[in-house]
Amino acid sequence: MAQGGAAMEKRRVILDAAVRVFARQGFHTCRVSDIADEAGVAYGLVYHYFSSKDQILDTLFLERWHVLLDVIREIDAREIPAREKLHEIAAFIVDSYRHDPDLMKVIIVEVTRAANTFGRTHLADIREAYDLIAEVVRAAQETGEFRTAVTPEFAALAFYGAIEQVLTGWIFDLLPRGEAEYEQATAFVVETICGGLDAAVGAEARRPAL
Amino acid sequence: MAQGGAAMEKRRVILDAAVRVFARQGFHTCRVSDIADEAGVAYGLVYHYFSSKDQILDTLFLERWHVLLDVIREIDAREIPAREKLHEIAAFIVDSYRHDPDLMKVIIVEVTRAANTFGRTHLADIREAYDLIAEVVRAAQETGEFRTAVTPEFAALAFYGAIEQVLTGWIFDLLPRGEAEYEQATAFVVETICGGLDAAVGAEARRPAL
DNA sequence: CGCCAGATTGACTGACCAGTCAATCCAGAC
DNA sequence: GTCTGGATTGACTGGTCAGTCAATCTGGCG
Repeated sequence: MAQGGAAMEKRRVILDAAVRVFARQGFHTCRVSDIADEAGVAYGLVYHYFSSKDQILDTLFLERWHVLLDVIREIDAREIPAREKLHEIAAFIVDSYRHDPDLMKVIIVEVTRAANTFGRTHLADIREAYDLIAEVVRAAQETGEFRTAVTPEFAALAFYGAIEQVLTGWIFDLLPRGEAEYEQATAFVVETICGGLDAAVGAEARRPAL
Repeated sequence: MAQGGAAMEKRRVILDAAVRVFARQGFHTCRVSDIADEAGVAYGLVYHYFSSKDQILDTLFLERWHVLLDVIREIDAREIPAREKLHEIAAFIVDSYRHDPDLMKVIIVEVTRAANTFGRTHLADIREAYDLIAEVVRAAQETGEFRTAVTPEFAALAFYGAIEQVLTGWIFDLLPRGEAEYEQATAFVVETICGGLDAAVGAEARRPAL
């Protein structure tokens, strides 16, 4: 029943169970015993592999977030238009949700959107993602692909915020889920941020009155 | 003593204290005694005015959120371009943060971004805000002011998500705060969502006359 | 004054739960 | 076969805290 990697496999089992429990009940309202039960493992074993309940969430967040950061760096290095880079980044995040909705829910709800608790702890990592996206925008502004009406930092926040809000829409059941919806969402976020809502023709009629 | 006089004042004192404590420590990690201490009031008095810790947060969220919804409805009713409507809505949310950062922090961190706990409870109210913004976009698409490349629902999510992300930037100390920054943030969010990042042909015409 | 009702107090309780630990299991080494 | 060390177990502890409640205060009123 047990082979060389049995120990690490159990660790994985606990992590995967924790994802399900955190997604279902939330980090603060679940008990460590819930995780142990979900994993089909004794309570104490959780503390054999992790030093605290917090550390389980930290582990889940970090192992996924670093993948995201690496992917963004890799995409940024490609020789493609900035708009396409943003599309690839959006697609990766949406794919992450498609592939493991529970994990993305936990990361977003319990970490990136939780300013008081884990958000504080992982501030530097979260910021790194904004900075990388801002760098994509800045480079595109230098080549003239993007206009300079907005600072790269704001553009990055708006872009990331729009994606996260869409994921939140799925998490909250405010948006329908499905293959078509995932594709559409990716395209729409990029289209909104890059193309804007304004109609190109008749622009003079929309001059602000204030 | 007039019913609603000093009694209601104490209730307010407790609510205001709760805002400060929730903002500082977070809803889950603070104690009811912290709120009582902050308010300069005995522990038991909190339960004279509120039936539970949860109810305090519910009250704080609802009284502010309903103001937001009313303001959006009022703005939508005005006879101004959609782009200006979005600007007014963004400005109101940013002003809410400027006027009471702690309250907005609590509302965003503990309610609108907390899918598992209070977000669930107030789902209908939160959704109402998206729906109202989507309606602004839909109407503008009908008159041709906005193009129809993106559905109103997605545009609303992207717009609201971008604003909330900027507020989160302030909450996390990722963005500098100040009068100039507040004005700029409002303009940039609207510019990003309406104008887009692309330096497309004819972009000059699409840029607003500021 | 004496009475009432609502405001106010803070000690107390009952439940909950993260983390500990001593005991037990088990697989491979020799 | 037995030794060893990590894997595994789950009962237990210690502390925390939401919510209760009986006592006390206060101010209006007849």
